[in-house]
Amino acid sequence: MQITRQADYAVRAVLYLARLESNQRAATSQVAKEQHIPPSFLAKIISQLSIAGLLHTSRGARGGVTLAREPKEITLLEVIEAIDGPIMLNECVSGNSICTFDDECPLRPVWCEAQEELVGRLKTTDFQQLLEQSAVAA
Amino acid sequence: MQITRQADYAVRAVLYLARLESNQRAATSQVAKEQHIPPSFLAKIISQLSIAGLLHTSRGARGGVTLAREPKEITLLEVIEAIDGPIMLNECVSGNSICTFDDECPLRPVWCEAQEELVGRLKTTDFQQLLEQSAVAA
DNA sequence: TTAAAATCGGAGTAATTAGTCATATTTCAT
DNA sequence: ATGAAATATGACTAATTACTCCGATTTTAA
Repeated sequence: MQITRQADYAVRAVLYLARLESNQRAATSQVAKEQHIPPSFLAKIISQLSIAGLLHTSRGARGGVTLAREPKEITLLEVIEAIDGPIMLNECVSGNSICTFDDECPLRPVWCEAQEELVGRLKTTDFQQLLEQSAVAA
Repeated sequence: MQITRQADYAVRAVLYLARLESNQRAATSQVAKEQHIPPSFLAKIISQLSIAGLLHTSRGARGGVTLAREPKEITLLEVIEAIDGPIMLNECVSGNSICTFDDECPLRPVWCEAQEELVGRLKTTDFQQLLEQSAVAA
């Protein structure tokens, strides 16, 4: 019952990029160093985020990574699901559930409601908000 | 971001036992069959629940498993945490977090709040309530 | 042109999760 | 007593997660 380390790293990497002024580039190695993420692992994660359309990458010297959109237009949920796939607190929450007790099972509603709450929370949290939180804290 | 299959099986096994009249015994194999859980896997799970004090087991012919308490006195959270350990949506939520950005990091509060909501929900759901839900649905 | 800086991609390792299997042990019923 | 019914336990396998490593490719700048 935990998001994967990968998803956590992804979120922190995006937050790091969001903090840069005017969408500057950063090298993966730089992000990795400052966020204490294993560099070769982060490389793969960034690759996935790029495929998902959340980041732009450019190769070669002076290359690096930038956000593909404004921080305000990127939600926590998007980043997490780009890495971990759809959030599903329990198998039975999915449409094509294996559970054969669907109708009578009192557990499914519990999981569905808990999941909706969590997903809703992550969906309504964008990186602009997170930036503002940091500003307040500092 | 999913409870383990083990925890799901544990919850369903406890629910099954709660449904029996006047705290009757059931053999692990019977629970496994009716709940479609791999029997040898369930045996281990039940053993853990017994160690955690949620179930009583008795060996030998006519042995089996019973609830150690009234359904009303067993919460979803207890069963899940007996198997999976404490729920922690992200590493940084734990007290002794590895994250070195504690103060300035705007992510921690998000995870902490989401976790509290989820844990609160599971803690206030007991098996008596789940029984009543089934009754209504049926 | 060439060296350095960067991403890209695939193969390999270690730990956890999910599940199987075989065997030992306990208990009941005859 | 003894056989059948049950849990207890430990060793094993397969899949997923969390990484590491290395070589290939692209791009910039001197």
